[in-house]
Amino acid sequence: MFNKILISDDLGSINQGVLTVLDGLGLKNVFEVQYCDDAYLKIKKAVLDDEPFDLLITDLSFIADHRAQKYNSGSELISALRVEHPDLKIIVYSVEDRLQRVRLLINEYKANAYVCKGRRGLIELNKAIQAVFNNNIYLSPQIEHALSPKSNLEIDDFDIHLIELLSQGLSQDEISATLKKQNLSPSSLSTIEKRLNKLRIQFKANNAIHLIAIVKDLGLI
Amino acid sequence: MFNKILISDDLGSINQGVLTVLDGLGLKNVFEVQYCDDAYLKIKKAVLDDEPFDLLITDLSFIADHRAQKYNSGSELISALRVEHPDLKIIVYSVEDRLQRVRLLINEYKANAYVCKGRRGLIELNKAIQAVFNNNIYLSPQIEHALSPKSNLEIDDFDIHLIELLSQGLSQDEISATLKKQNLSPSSLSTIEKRLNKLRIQFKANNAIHLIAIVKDLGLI
DNA sequence: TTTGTACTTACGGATTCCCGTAAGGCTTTG
DNA sequence: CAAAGCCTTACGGGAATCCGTAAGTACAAA
Repeated sequence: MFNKILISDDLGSINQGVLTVLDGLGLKNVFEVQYCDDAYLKIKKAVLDDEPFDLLITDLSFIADHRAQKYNSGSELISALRVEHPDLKIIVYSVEDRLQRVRLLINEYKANAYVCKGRRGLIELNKAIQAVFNNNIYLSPQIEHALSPKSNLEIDDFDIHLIELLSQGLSQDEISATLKKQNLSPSSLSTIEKRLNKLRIQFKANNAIHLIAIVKDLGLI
Repeated sequence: MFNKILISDDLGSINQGVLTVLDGLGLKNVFEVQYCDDAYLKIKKAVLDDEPFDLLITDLSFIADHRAQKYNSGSELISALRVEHPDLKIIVYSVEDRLQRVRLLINEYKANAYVCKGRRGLIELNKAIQAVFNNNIYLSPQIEHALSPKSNLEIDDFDIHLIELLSQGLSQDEISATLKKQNLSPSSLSTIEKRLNKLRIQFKANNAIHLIAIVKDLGLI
């Protein structure tokens, strides 16, 4: 298991919960900081001392105070660390649950896990630690689908509505007019084109006809 | 039931079978002719005598012989009669089973029934007489679907193949290329367009997308 | 406040589809 | 045999689509 762990979170009380989880996993060599800059420096120094951290658990948002910081958010910290320490495992532990944020951190910044703070946050953090130790990526269930476009969950009601109108034989122009009449937004022809194009890509459809055939087969409509 | 019936068929032997059926239905006042002109004249005269026929059972093709005729086929006879005697019930009794012919006679010439001569022809004729008497239209089972475009039966394997290729996301151009590669005929872009257009009309689809949605719902593909 | 990011909207072109017209081939009808 | 009807194929114009670019807007982050 991990033998040197750093926790970065500006709220001491939450840190306490994380410490409990780590303790439950038998992890003893745990340090904590409340500023991103401190985390960065501590990690750098540990490398120089030849006693590097092998896991970082960090929040994303840090409330600014009197101390001027180089890194103001967990995102910046991760971004900087990832370049210099590709082997360091990083678990994001945040209340933020927007898919787009998750995608950015996992795909771009190469975080190893994303756990949402919540009622079951600590339980999920426990799973995340074990998964990351086994070189897997872990995501909280509520944002699990963030990465897989093959999942239906990224398709919202508007997409379904669009597809239904399309399957009823309406042209994109007519769909636009229909939406305008119903005071639904967005309604421009341009956006409709874009959304349908996105759906075509997601479902690997060659054209609108193919798209309808696929979603019919999937039972989406 | 009908009280005055005329049978028009150039083959006396077949007439005999029809007479048997009518006899079985308890219909006695039956006359027969072997030329269309005779049928026409007999019907006109009966009207003048104030003893009109109320049912005509006629073949379509009459072999030409030495007698010059004004009406050379059952179709012409029916066409002429229908204008002048809208109340006369007409049952077509023919070996011809082409759907197009059926449609023409029923829809345009307003025949009341179309029975195909065949192994079960007389049985069907029996049903036809009763149906027509009840002001219904009767069609032999094998041509029953001639009128309803909603029926699947007029759609052949080629149509299905076309629709399947279309639903797989191929453009009409690509479908053409595919068929050519498989040495299937027809394969020209033009014909593919025409066939798909025909299908769109049959299924009352606004466009190709709508068509696919409809045939998917019908379970054709 | 400024910046950044995502979303909506607009526009231009290349392609595809839709639809009518028409010519040539093949079979059926008269 | 000639005429008529149906099918296949070809061509062209107008509509709808696909696709990239870009400007305007709204909202959150720095």
